Order: sequence, then C-alpha cells, then structure tokens
Amino acid sequence: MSMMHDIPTLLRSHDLRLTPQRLTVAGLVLSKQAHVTARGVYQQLKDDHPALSMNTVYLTLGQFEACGLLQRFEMNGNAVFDSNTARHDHASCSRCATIIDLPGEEDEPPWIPASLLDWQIQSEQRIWTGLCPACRTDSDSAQLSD
Amino acid sequence: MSMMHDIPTLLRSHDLRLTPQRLTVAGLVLSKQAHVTARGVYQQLKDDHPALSMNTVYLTLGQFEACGLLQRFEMNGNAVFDSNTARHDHASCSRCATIIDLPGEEDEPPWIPASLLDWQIQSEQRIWTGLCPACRTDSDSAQLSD
DNA sequence: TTCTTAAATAGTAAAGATTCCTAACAGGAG
DNA sequence: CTCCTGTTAGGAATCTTTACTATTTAAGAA
Repeated sequence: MSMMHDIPTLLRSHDLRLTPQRLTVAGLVLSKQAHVTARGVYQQLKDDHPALSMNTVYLTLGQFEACGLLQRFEMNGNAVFDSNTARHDHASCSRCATIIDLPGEEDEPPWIPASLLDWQIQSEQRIWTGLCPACRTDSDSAQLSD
Repeated sequence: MSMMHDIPTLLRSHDLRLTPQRLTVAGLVLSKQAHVTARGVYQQLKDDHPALSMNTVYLTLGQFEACGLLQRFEMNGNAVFDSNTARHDHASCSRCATIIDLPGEEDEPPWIPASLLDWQIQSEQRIWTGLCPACRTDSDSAQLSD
C-alpha cells in the first residue's frame, strides 16, 4: 500500500481502468492491513454493491496480485490475499482459522538453502500453525468435557 | 518410514486392518520418499487395482497422516502427502510443479518467533517457490519467442 | 472352521473454490 | 461523440474434498 497515492492514481499507474467494481474492491483490500479471501471480499461488498460478481472479485484480486499490490498465499486450501506486500511470515490458528502477520526479519537477510543455489527463487513462504492464545485457553478447559 | 517393520507389521501396530486397498496404498506411499496427492495415488493404482476408489484413497491417506506415517501439507491448493516425516522444508517449481525436499536443518533448532510465545505451535511449514534448474533454462530460451 | 461384529469400502451425491465462456457493457482516447 | 478494447455478470464447467449409505470383509471368538 502506498501512502503517496490515492487509489485511482494507484490503479491508473498500473494501467487498470477505473471501474466502479475495481474501485470498490480496491477500497476494501488496499486500504487496511488484512488477509482476505475472494469469498470474504464478495460477502462484505455484495449487499452495498449488487453489481458485483464473484467472477469479478477473482479477476480483480488476481490483477492486483499481478501488479504487486497484493501478495497471495495458500492457507487451508484457500487463496488468501494480503495487502502487506513486504516480506513477512504468517501464523494461523488451527482452531479458529485466524491468520496473523509476523513482523518481518529485516535484520535476517533473505536466506536461501544451498540446495537451491541452482534454482531461481521467486518467493518464500513460512507458516506456523497452532493454537492462538484464546483458543489455547478454550482448549484447556474443553479437555475436561471432551 | 521404518526400516525395522514391514508394512503389515507397521499397519497392525497402528490398529489398522490389513485390507488389500490399504496394503496397496501403503506399498506405494510408504515405500519410497515421495510427495503424492490423492489423485496421483489413485491414477497410479487404479489400473492394477480396479477395486479401489478415490474415497478410499482419501480415507487411507488421512489415516496414515493421523498415525504419523505421512506428513501433510498444502501446495498450490492441493493436499500433498509426504512419506518423509522428519522436519524438513520444501521447494516447488512454479512452472513444472515439481516438489523437492530440502535437507532439514538439524543444527538449527526449531525456531519460533517471539510474537508467537503465547501460542501453542503445532507445526511450521516453509516453502520456497521458483524455477527449478531445468525450467529456468527452458524459460531463458523461451524468452526469445515469447 | 464357522460365526459375529465393527471397521472398511465403493459408489454416489454434495459442497466449495476456482476457472472458463460469452454476450453485453462501459472507460477513456481521439 | 464515437469507437475500440478492456471489463463485467451470469452461468456452466472443472476440480478437490467430504458426506452419506448400503454392502462387504478382516479378524477375533466360539
């Protein structure tokens, strides 16, 4: 996300026409740090914007990813789009499915294992899975009844 | 994979009945270091074993995972089962979809970021994506025609 | 060996995510 | 204003995975 551009300028700079649908989706996914799925975007917008189809959501998110405006990763078999395009990792709760960003290791240089020296690495993804603080507590007390 | 048990013994030790289907799937996925998908297993076995359904493949792989005989991870939206159950990372070619194991960092202790200290971490997954050596070469020459 | 029972299986249906297809539509340059 | 091309909605299609159910069967007991 860029502080120096409003959304129309940002889209125009990537040769994307300023359609109402695109502006709507952009307003949602580029304006705050969040992890969204195609379905999530559609659900949040469809009431206020009946002229919006799942198809367009998929296309738009894909275009934003191609432009580098969003970062895409897979979580539990679903595509998740992240407006935080800086290098960072994720953690996901295996119980409530919450996803959080982990602060990037700016001090730790992008490290590539020696066995990949003859590859042309494009990206790295790291995901920790476990119980978030809230679910860990719930799980502890649930053990009495389970 | 255990060197000290044959497959029937291994299955029995996990309270799994020795059905032909289960033995067949086990023979394929537990006998060599490989990454398989449910569909891949089914495709490889269905000709020689007509009495095998996708459903059974899914169930069997799921049971093997529950027993700790296989490790499961997601790649490109598909479930992948790995007979290498030791802690290790993966790299995947974005062009030919090949998946390779990266030698585990036995020297590097399981590292958990400070922001997850109040989580109960269950697993960590790290995936590098890029062009494998073969595809990188193909891609270089393809640029002339693309 | 035969019996018994719970586990396992095949087949089908269903659910959910994503892509494909196509005709209609509309942004924006000229 | 007009035209061209990118964009969109809607529906169909594809693919993966899970759910359901009647039937079969492994394996221990008699």
